[in-house]
Amino acid sequence: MDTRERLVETTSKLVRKKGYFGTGINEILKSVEVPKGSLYHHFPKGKDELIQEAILYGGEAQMLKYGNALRGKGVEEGLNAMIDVMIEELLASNFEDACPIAAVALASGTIDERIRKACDNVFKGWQNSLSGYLERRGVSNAEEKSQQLYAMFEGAYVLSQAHQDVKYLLLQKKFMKSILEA
Amino acid sequence: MDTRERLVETTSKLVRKKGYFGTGINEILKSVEVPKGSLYHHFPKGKDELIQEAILYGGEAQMLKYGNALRGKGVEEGLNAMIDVMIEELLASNFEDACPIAAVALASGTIDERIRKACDNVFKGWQNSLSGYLERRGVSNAEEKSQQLYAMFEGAYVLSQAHQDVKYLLLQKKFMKSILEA
DNA sequence: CAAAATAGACCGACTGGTCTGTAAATTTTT
DNA sequence: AAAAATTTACAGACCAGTCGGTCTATTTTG
Repeated sequence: MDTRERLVETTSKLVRKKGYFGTGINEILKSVEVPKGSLYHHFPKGKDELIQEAILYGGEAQMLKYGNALRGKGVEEGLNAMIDVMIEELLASNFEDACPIAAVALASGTIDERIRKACDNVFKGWQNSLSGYLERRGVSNAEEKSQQLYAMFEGAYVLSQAHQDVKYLLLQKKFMKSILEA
Repeated sequence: MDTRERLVETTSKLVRKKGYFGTGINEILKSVEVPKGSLYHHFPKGKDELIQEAILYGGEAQMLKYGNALRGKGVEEGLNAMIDVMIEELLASNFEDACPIAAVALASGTIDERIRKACDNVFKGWQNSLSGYLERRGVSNAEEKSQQLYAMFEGAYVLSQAHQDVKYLLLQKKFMKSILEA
């Protein structure tokens, strides 16, 4: 794995735990064991450029996880598996890993606009992917329902992390039926 | 308004825009026009103590807003008014103001545990308040439904902010019925 | 007077970023 | 193919500025 890729991956991990401002480049450098010159060689525009790429990288990785969970399953079964992915991530990280995008998106209004756009695009990708999934399985009004399900899952993720209790995510398994049948 | 209170209020505002790490004490001091000595007189333990108080303050202020929106209205009407409060806040701040608690809670796993507890308590207060509201209006299974509604609203807030589009919040007005009737 | 509050100079640590330099690759020229 | 020139990548000392925090001195209040 080359230097550039390791920088992006590690940044993605750190950003998830501490957000944009909480993740310093010196910390990244120390973690990857790479000198400063290398970072600014690969990312001439510095921190913003690196984090933007890390967001896209992390978002894509997450989408793959969700895609694997959904693949080849019925609607409810697939969505349940997707929620299980979130639950496992919270537990595995001792509730330190936030949703990789939300961790930055919440402060995005005060950061470089391109970073907000990157968050926006990742969210849109997730939602489109889910929308297609629902549609292929004959769910009516798939576009709107996928938006609603994402809002629910996102909120449950945030609350479960803050409370250090996965009950909010588990609750989604119960209430998703009401949305799908609406 | 005395110094201490102004410090807490301003910190609450700044934290909402930039989170825990993004809000520096020098910036707070400059904004409130107060010298450092005053801050450390009122908050001997420094930044953590100040932010912890700002979280509680901001959370309470938000609860009052929601309470006013709900008061004396029927279930759906009240919840719609509550969503309107969120929408107005996003628009008024040009999508810069996040949910005051989520802005910190997402990184809380890496900060002082007391700050996470403060976030936790505010969230619990909101949810209990909503739970009572639903119960008084004869909604069945009020506890669980209030948890679900909060998860939905929280997620819609995050997504609407990230996309700079209030459609996710508006969508809640449509789907809340499915939850209430479940 | 004493206590509370204000005031800000000052501290070491750390911030993101620049700069100069070296060592391999890769390409160009002969 | 060998030599020369150029580009890519790695390396880290160094910079001004800011971080959160301490400390002492002064002013205000009761």
